[in-house]
Amino acid sequence: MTLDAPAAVVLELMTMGQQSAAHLGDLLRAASPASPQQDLAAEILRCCGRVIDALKAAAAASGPKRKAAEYYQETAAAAGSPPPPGPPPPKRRSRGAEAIKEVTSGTTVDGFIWRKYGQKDINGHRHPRLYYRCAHKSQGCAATRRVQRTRDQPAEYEIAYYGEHTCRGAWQPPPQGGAPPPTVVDFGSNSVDASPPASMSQGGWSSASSEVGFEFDAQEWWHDTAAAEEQQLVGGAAPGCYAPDPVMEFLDGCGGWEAVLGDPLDLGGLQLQDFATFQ
DNA sequence: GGCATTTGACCAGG
DNA sequence: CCTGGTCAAATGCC
Repeated sequence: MTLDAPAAVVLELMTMGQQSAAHLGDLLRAASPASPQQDLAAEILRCCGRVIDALKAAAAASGPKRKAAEYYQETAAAAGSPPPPGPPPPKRRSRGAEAIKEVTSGTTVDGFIWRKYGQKDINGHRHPRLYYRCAHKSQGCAATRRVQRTRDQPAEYEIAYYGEHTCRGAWQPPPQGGAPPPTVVDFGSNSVDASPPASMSQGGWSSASSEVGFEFDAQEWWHDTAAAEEQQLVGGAAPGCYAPDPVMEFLDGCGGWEAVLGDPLDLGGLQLQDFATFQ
């Protein structure tokens, strides 16, 4: 099977997470025969298993085929290597180019800092399609993404990722004293009290304007503010791709599990019911 | 003034 | 020729 590099990383991390959850279950079982914590560990285990299965299925479906643009991006991403022979990279990706696609509910936040560079009304879609590129394009990061509300479920976004982040890991934590980064992950299920965008710049993380953090889910102002509705809380002047998000910390493999498992009832901002979204 | 976003124009693929 | 993806000038915000 073949996996895109990001998918392979996710697969590896999910496998690690699965093992950690299994280990946690064992520890909890040794501590007490039956406890709600054990159920939680089992839940995490099941979720990891489902994600792993999905990734493997996607890899099997995609097969070994590679397109020219994809080949160029991968080879160009290799530091210092000369450009590969053949035609130069196309300035525009071909329509329907291969992408890592995902559908999210209520949020387009993925932990990266994106800069919007275009918006287009698409035939057959009520909502415009939004084009983002990595905020660190100047550093050579070629990652882009395309965000489109799904037709039947306006609360859901279909996000297609193109290219790979070559600026991974560039994010540095803010200096001490600042407010913590936005940690709310809005899955669209509990945003009844969502405030208008004017209130987004709260706390000590309000300076920049690239999107990171969370997006409100107030359908009331979706209809009127086609552009403003995409505004998302900013992760501050973070110099790297990654937003300071606990989930991304977890995905980054830097102690995320410890932090998450340290508080089984409030998983770093994620409520337990939010995990059900993934099932 | 610097930076990010918006938006119309341009361009290339199908 | 139509449509989708990107560019770049204009605009707004901090």
